[in-house]
Amino acid sequence: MTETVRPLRRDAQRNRERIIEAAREVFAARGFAATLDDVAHHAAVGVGTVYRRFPTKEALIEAVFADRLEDLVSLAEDALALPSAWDGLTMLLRRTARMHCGDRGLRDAALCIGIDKHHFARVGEHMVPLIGELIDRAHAEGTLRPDVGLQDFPIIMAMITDLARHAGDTRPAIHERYLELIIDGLKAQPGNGDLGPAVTQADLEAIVEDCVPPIEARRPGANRPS
Amino acid sequence: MTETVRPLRRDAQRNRERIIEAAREVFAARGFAATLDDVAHHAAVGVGTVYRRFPTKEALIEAVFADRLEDLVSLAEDALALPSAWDGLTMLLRRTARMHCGDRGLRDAALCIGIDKHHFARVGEHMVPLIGELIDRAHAEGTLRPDVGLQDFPIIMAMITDLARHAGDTRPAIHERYLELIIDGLKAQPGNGDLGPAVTQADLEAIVEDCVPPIEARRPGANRPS
DNA sequence: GGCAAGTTGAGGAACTACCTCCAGTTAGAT
DNA sequence: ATCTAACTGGAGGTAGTTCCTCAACTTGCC
Repeated sequence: MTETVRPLRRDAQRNRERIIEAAREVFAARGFAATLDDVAHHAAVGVGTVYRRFPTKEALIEAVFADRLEDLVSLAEDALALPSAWDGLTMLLRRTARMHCGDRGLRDAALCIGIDKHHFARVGEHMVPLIGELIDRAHAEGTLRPDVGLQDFPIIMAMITDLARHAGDTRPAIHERYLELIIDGLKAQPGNGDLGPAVTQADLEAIVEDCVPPIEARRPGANRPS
Repeated sequence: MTETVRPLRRDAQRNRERIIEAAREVFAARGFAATLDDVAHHAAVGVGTVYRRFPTKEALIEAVFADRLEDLVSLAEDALALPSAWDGLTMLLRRTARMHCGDRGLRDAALCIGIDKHHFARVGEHMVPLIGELIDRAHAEGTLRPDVGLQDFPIIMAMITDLARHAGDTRPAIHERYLELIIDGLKAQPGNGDLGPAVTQADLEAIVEDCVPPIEARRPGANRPS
């Protein structure tokens, strides 16, 4: 059982780091839709090297985003520390929106939290209860309208980040504008309309699955020698 | 100058209609991203026939959507006829959202209105002033928040329809939920947040161009004999 | 110096989309 | 009935994209 893992040769270790660094940039620009060829090119490394080090895109994504997602957790902790849950919630929305709009890979990873059993389960176990508590407190405060719940937030993020993508990097103000509009819509207020049935976990999963490129490559020309 | 247009042979005319009918369905499902091959297949007609009748996707789109867009104009007229501009505006939003979510081609065409100089200019000249008036009246009423304007509405539609697409045909309630949320955010209210700088026409054009597949095919394998 | 570990990138497989071409099939005039 | 211009079908060429392997080569380290 004690699997002795040979340490990498020094040059290999250096390349591994260069690949991760390049992947961070490429995923930031293209999200999970980025290709390993693309990463290799950015890292100024042969494709073969990338495939040797990270046999699947999955492995690379985990290496890149494992710690990045921790930032989101501490963001949620900060939000929960504020005396007003509403202030915490809106701060969290604004900050995560800004982060996600600046890094499509991070967005894709974050949307997978709570959806994907395999990949970011650990982070999800921390993150989801924090946000759940924030929402409960905001409901209790009477600031957050009672007919929105946990599942609404990833969907709002998906909408906003999609919009930001369409707007391009050159117009960052756009996503903030519509986030503010939605935040005003989230306020508990006398004349609020009827939102209809709540979003179920199944709804959420279907939407996120459609929004986020599959982590597992769909292998069009997987050149497996018979 | 009197260009005598030969009438189509009867079978050709029949095929033309079948193609348009099939195109309506295919564009409804896939938007402008649909291929002419796809249309041909749905029409149970050879690809060559489609290309002979409609040399470009552009021509087919015009044939399909010319009259469909008129429906949107009369929708706007109905909205303007209501005594309350707010009621008119929200009715218009809800109905167009429903139409656009049920027909991706119509959505793509509608988003092009006011953007695309060439294709739907006629409809735009009718439509845009109607909505402009509705918005002015709603501002005057004090029901619509003063910091949203004409350019916001296509963007809201783009967000909602993108969401509906991700949600799939099976969950129509989703898009309505978030439209209601946004509508509540559009209300003039004391505590409303700051939306930042208004959306310019240039912003809008950039976003729509990115949202809507190009009408002109990008001809990857245009097999032009040298 | 030797050799295991590592690197490389051309290239094959699989997919998708665009559009043409020409042998074969009509509609409809005479 | 015959003729022919108009029309049809759809196989197939061009081309873009992505995935991943493999055999020849290079390099770190004992």
